[in-house]
Parts: sequence; structure tokens; C-alpha cells
Amino acid sequence: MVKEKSDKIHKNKLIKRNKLFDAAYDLFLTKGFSSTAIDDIVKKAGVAKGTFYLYFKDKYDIMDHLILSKSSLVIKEALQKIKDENYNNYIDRVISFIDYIVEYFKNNKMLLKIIHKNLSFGLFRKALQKPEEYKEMKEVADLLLSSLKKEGFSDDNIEKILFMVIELTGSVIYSSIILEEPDTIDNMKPVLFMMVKKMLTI
Amino acid sequence: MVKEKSDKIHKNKLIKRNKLFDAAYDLFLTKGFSSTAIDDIVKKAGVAKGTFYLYFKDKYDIMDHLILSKSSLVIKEALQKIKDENYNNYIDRVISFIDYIVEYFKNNKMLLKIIHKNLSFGLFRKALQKPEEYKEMKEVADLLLSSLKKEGFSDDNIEKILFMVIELTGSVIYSSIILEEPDTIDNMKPVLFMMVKKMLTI
Amino acid sequence: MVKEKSDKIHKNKLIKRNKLFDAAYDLFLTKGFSSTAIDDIVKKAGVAKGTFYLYFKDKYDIMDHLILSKSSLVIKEALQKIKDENYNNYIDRVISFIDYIVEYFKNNKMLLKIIHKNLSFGLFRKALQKPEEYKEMKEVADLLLSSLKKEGFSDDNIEKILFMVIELTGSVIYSSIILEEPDTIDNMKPVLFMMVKKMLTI
Amino acid sequence: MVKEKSDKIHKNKLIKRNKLFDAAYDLFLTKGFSSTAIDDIVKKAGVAKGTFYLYFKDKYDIMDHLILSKSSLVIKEALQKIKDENYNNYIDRVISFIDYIVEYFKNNKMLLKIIHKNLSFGLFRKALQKPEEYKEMKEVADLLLSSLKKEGFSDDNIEKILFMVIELTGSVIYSSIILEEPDTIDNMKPVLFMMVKKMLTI
DNA sequence: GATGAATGAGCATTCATTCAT
DNA sequence: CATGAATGAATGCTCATTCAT
Repeated sequence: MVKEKSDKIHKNKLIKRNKLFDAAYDLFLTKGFSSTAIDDIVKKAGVAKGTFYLYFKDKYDIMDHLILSKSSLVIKEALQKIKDENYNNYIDRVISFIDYIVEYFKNNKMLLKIIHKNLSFGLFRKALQKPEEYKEMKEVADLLLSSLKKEGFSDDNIEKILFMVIELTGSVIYSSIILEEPDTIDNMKPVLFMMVKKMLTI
Repeated sequence: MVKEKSDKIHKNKLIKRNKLFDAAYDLFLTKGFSSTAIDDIVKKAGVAKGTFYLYFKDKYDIMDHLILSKSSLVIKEALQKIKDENYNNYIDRVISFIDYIVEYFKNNKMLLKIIHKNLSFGLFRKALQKPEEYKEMKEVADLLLSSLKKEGFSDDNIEKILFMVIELTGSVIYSSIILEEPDTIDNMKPVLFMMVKKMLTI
Repeated sequence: MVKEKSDKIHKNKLIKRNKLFDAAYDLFLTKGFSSTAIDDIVKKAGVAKGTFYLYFKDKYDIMDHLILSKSSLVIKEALQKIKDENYNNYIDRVISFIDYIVEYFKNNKMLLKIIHKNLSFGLFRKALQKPEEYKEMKEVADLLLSSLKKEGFSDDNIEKILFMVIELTGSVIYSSIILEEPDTIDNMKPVLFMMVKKMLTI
Repeated sequence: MVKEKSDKIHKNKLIKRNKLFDAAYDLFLTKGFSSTAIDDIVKKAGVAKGTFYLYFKDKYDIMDHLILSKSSLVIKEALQKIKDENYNNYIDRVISFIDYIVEYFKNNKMLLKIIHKNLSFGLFRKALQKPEEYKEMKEVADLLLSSLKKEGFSDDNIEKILFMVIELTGSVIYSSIILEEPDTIDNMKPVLFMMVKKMLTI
């Protein structure tokens, strides 16, 4: 009886939190981050202003959670894809991984605009640090790292190189999709892949 | 006589503009951009509030000019350096260019923080588009581009590759100097150079 | 219990709104509209600045409400008077109605200054459009309209003529009371009544 | 020699003043009075800001001159028209006078918006008080007044009645042309004429 | 007379945060 | 847990006016 009740309460709490989360996501996408006031979020979520502060510290807090959640999703999907495809070649795996992310953001420009240059290694690392939630991710990520290790890259360098690949990818994706600078993403992709291949070849 | 007069006025205007410029620079460095109010800037510059709006549209406007001015300076110096050194090898030239910039920002962390990830190709291009002011820069930049061309890179790819080199460099510099992520800049440098060499080798 | 609570809150809100309303009225009367800052209003009302925007959109909004409220009051009283007096003659009714308004503003020059030429048909109509609040007004107004109709005025013309009578009265009241132009109100009144009688005679 | 010179200077002064005048007129018409800054006026006029203050006290000053100038023009034209037409009947003369003004503002809504309810007797009187400039106007106005006098109106009442006719006309013109309230000007005109006739009939 | 750079008071408006209910 | 009225500091921006040249 008591357990049921607390479950219900817990569920209700989660519902409110999610309502805020979704409302914020929608508003950040449509109005942009800085133009979205907490007032807007709570109104859209249908809760009182004070309630917001029960679940999040401030606008930046909910934004951080949003970026983490949305980016983790993409990365998760991308990792799942290369897990499913079973490439022999580790480079093809990375390229496929990158390709998935590129295509994802081609279709989600607004999200890309928001998470902007936060699409970075730091995020990647953060995602990997929540082991409970990202067990499977970690698993696949390790696969990638061990592949590179097998190829003869030094332990020290593997992480750094992966970091650079991710940063480069993030930069190109943002710049070419949002600004078409220096060219469209479709024209950049072959060059990007070429560069990534070079970077990952010993 | 008349000319002298207008010269003096013109000079005075330049002085005021620079006062605002310098004040804003100092404040952005110490307090950060978003914590700096226009009130702070004019107080530090010793001019009236309205004067600010005589020279700049708003805080973002002065920031843009600041980023462009400060970054141009670094790039100019770096280009001058590789011009002076007369390398035979075009890759060495690029590496030397990057090295200068890395070292510069190692000693100017606050500036780096401010111009953040604006240290990018877009900026580079902007600087090159002010021909009157950046004649020498253009000259050396062309040298670099022609070197790559000579090496057999296709016209189409040269710009894209250079873009990626710059973006990667910018990302690594920012991340490693400010966040020491994934490692310190000194530990990242050799790997960065390695990657850049790979990217620029046909 | 719950009802009591919400009643209390509702009451408090009304009190705050009225405080702002009264403060604005006082200030508009003494300092004039354009010289009154929102700062002045909230200071006088003893509430925070933000509170103002909880109840009114801006200075013009509170002004509109003020004009409507104050003018409705006068019109209401004037209508009540002619209702009480039970004239046989419809023209005497109108004259009496006008006379009440003239005398009212003779004793409230400051209010007249504020509502200026807003004392017009538009206002009159606005007031009549809030049926819940102005049921009695509507009732008496209809009496007036039907009187004119009975006299043989065409339906189409009744409204127009009434409009003109009101506009003329408003103009004369403002001009003669505030500017004594072209003469004092006491000297204008007989001529005004004469004109109104002519206008309402078929 | 000296005279020529001062003539030229005087001419130049007049040119500048007129430039400001025309610029202000254009801007008030297009942007509205309160949205027009002195900055806008001087920029459009092609003179320096300080120059404005050489000719006008402030924005209200130039506005007053504008209203007087533009309204005088209309009234002058209307008076000229009834002078030319040589009606026997004084009422027809007044009706024709009003008709001219109505038609004028039907085609100059923007001007009407600006001079708003300033189209009043006060203005009429002001115009008549500048004898040098408005000699002809005075002449025709006197014709009108004497006509009414001849009809048996008492000296005292003539001015008051004329005042009311003008005020009523102004109100109806503004309300019906700008707001179409309570009806369009074309529907209001016959009723207005009817009322005016009644007011002017002994 | 003419200029236009400089001024700075003045003001509306926003919005994160609190807290009594 | 939830509410939402109240707060008031913070701040960008305008614009009439002045005055040295």
C-alpha cells in the first residue's frame, strides 16, 4: 500500500519533470535559448513557476540536461548502428558512426543550432560517465577503442586522436549544415571522411 | 587650415572609439562578456553612455569587432613568422603557423576564453575579405594555398582541407588550454601536429 | 475553507490593482499623463515595479482603464438622474443629461483635462458594450433612443444625430471649461442647449 | 551691394527653414509625430542638428507651425471657393465651405490624422489673427459673420454658433474618416449638413 | 550662422527568485 | 509537494539639448 503510493508520487514527479523538459526543448528549438524565459517554460508545461525550481537549478541547468539527453540519444543510436553492422574494418566503423551523426543533424538543424558546438568530446565523455544509464554505449565505445589499440596506436594517443576526430566532425557538421561554410555538408562529407581515414591510419 | 581642423576631429573620434574598445576588452577579459554591462564599459572608458551608441550598435557589435581585431592580430603575426622563416616544406610552414598560434594562446588564456570557438575559419575568411587592411595577410595566405595546390591537391579540396585544419586546431587549442581536456596543450601538441601532417599529406 | 482562501487572494489582488489605479489617477491629475512615470505610480501605490506589469500592460493601458472607468461613472450618474426625473419631453431629458455632465466637469477640471477629447461617442459606445456592468445604462440609453425614434427620426439617423450631440457637447465642454474659448461655459450653455434642441427637433 | 548680400543670406535662411519644414511634414505624415525624432528631421533636411534649434524651439514648435500652415491653407482655399461661387444664401455658403473641407480631408487622411482634433475653432481664430498673412481670409470670414448677423442672430451668439459648427464639423470629419465611427463620411455628410442647417436657421 | 560630437538624465521593461499559503 | 503573486535589481536604449569649433 505504502509502496504503491510512493510509486505513484514518484511517477507524478517524473511526469512534471518531463513536462518541463519537453516544454523547454520545444521552446529552445523554436524561440532559441536566450529568448526563452522560465515563464514560458512553466506556462507551456502547465505547472507553476515555483515548481520549476523544484526540479532544476536554473535555465542553464535544464539546458545542460537537455543537451546531454539529446546528444546521448544520437550517440547511442550511432553506436548501436555500428554494433549491428559488424564491420571487419575499424575505420569503416568510425566512418559509419560519423555518417550516422551527420545524417541525423542534417534532419535536425534546430537541435544542432542549440547544442551548437557542445557536440564535442566533453559531451561524449560525460555520456560515458553515467555507467548505469549508458552501459551499452560504454560497451560499444570500448569496442572502438580496442580496435584502434589493436592497430598499433599507443594507449596515450588513442584517446587524443578520437577526441580530435570527434571535434573535427562536430565542427564540420555545425559549420557546413548551419552556415554552409565553407561548403554544404554533402560536399564536405567526402573530404571529411578522407581526413578521418588519414587520421586513423597508422 | 580646414584640413587640420577636420583631422583633429577625426583623430579625437578615433581616440574615443579606442577608449571604448580598450575598456570593453579589459572588462570582457576580467568579468566576462555577459557580466559586462554597457554602463561598465562607458564608465571605464570615461565617456557618456550615449557615446557608446555613436560608435557601436550594441554589446555584440563591439564584441564582434574585438574578436576580429584581436584574432587578426594573431593570424597576422603567425603569417608574418612563416613568411620570415622561409621553409622549403609547405607542411612545416603550416605546422609553424599553428605552433605560433598555440603558443600565443597559451600565454593569453583569457583572450582565448573570450573569442572561444570563434577562432574559426569564418573569422579567417572575414579577415581576408578586408583587402585594404589585410593585404599582407592575403599575400601569405595565397602562398599557403598555392603550396598545397602544387602538391597535387585538387582546387576544390584545398579550401575544405585548410578549413578542417583550422577548425581542428581551434578546437584542440580551446579544449586543451582552457579545460585541459582531454589533456594539456603540451601533451596534445605532438598529436595535433601529427594529425595535421597526415591531413596535409597527399 | 478552500474557497475562503482563494477569496482572500482574489481580494488582495483587487486591492493592489486599485492601489495602482488610484495612484495613477492622482498623478495623472496633478502631474499630467506624460510627466508621470511608472516609477511614480508604483512608488505612490507602495508596490514593486514588476507588480505594475502584473496588472497593466503599460501606462496607456492604465490610462484607458482610467478614462473608461471615470467617464462611465459620470455617464451612469447622468443617466440615473434623467431616469429619476421622469420628464415627459425627450428633449428635456437630453438637455438634463447634458447639463449634469457639464456641471460635473465644471467641478472636475483636472479630470476633464485628462480625458480631454476622449469624452466622446466612442467611449460612450464602449461603455455600452460591457453589458454585465452597464445593464442599467443600456436600459436608459435605449429609452433615449426609442424616444427619438418615436418622434419620427429615421432609425439610420438616430445614432448619427446622437453621436453629433455628444461630440458637440464634448467639444464645447472641453473648450469652454479649460480654455474659456470662445467663452466661459456658463455663457456657452444656453447656446449649446439651443443648438441641441434644434438638432433634436424634427 | 549690402542689401543684395543680406537678401541672399535671408533667402538662404528661408531655404533651410523650409527644408526642415518639409522634412518634418513628410516624416510626421509617414512615421507619425511621436515616432519622428529631431534626428530624423535634420537628416532628411540635410542640415546639422544644431541648425534645427536655430529655427524652431522643439518638435512641438515645428508641429504647431505645421498645423497652422497646413490648416490655414485648407481654410483659405475653402473661403476662396465660397467667395468665387457667390451664393445668395448664407447657409449654402457655409455648407459649401464645410463640404470643401470634408472633401479635402477625405483625400488627405494622413494630414487629418496628424492635425487630429486640432482642426478646431482655436486654429481658425489663430489663422484669423495673423492679419498680414491672412488679409483675404479675414475679408471672407467677415462676409460670413455679417451674413449671420443680417439673419437676426445676436452679435453675442454668432461667434458661439460658428464655433459650434466648426467643432462639430471637425469632430465628424475626424471620427468618420479615420475611424468610420459611427459611419463613413459619405453616410455622415447628409446628416451633418442637416444639423448645420438647423443650427444656422433662426 | 552652421556644425555634429558628446552628453546623461530619463524610462520602460524583463525576469530569476522567493515565500507565504 | 505545489503554487503563483510579488519582488526590485538590472540594463539597454533614446533623444533633446548643448557648445566648442
